[in-house]
Amino acid sequence: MARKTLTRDLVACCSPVRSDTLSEAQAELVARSFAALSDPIRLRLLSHVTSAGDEVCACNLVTMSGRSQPTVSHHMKILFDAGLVTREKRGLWVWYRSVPDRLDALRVVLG
Amino acid sequence: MARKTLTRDLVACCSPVRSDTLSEAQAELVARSFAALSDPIRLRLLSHVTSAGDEVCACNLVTMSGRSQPTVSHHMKILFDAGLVTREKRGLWVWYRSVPDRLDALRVVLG
DNA sequence: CTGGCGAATCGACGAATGTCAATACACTAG
DNA sequence: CTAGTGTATTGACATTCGTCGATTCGCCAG
Repeated sequence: MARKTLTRDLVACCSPVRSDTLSEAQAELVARSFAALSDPIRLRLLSHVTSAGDEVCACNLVTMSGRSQPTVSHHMKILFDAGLVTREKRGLWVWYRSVPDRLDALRVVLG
Repeated sequence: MARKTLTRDLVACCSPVRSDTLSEAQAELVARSFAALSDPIRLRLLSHVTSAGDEVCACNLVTMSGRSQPTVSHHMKILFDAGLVTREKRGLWVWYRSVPDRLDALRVVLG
């Protein structure tokens, strides 16, 4: 292995670079959060819930997004599982609220 | 249409909520950026480039990620297209740098 | 020029994702 | 109880995505 061959190898770039990157587990977790934000319809749904000062009814989200009710339910479940919104059922309707702390956490990851 | 039927309808939830959400075009754009961050390997690659004070050679990324060279090249292209890293070819090697401004922009979107 | 190396692209495959129609579930009004 | 309404789940489908082997492209040493 002590096979020094070309001049290139002596100035090889592959020196041990500092390796304190995200761990695989951390990356997996963070990636799931960003994946929840990687769809334009989910972004608009979340934006709608966040920009509304208060809670928002699910039926509003259906009309606003222009998608079918099952599709919206599916997307809201993804946002819910990611911890970006909370869900509360009162009577027949379901109300969503945003979770600012979660967005703050993601901002920290980015900076 | 003037068909007032049930009591429910009178207290219907679907009132016009403030509609200044993300536009579809904006959402599409932002979603693409977050999509670039929605994969654990890309997050670790970007983290590696970002945490290194200076530029990082592509070969380092291959060894560090444990993926094949074509796969890493594919992921780095996605990060590059998203504007999150720059790419500079010097001689045989390619060097990557992070683009802090881009991450800042995403932070702004989140908060 | 040729030989060799690093990186990008191509081709193919399995896995995950977004979508909606149909259905099931949960709740309320009567 | 039954009827009706809003939401969640299921099933199926087309599309996109992540991955790697094989190949091609660019560059340097000789």
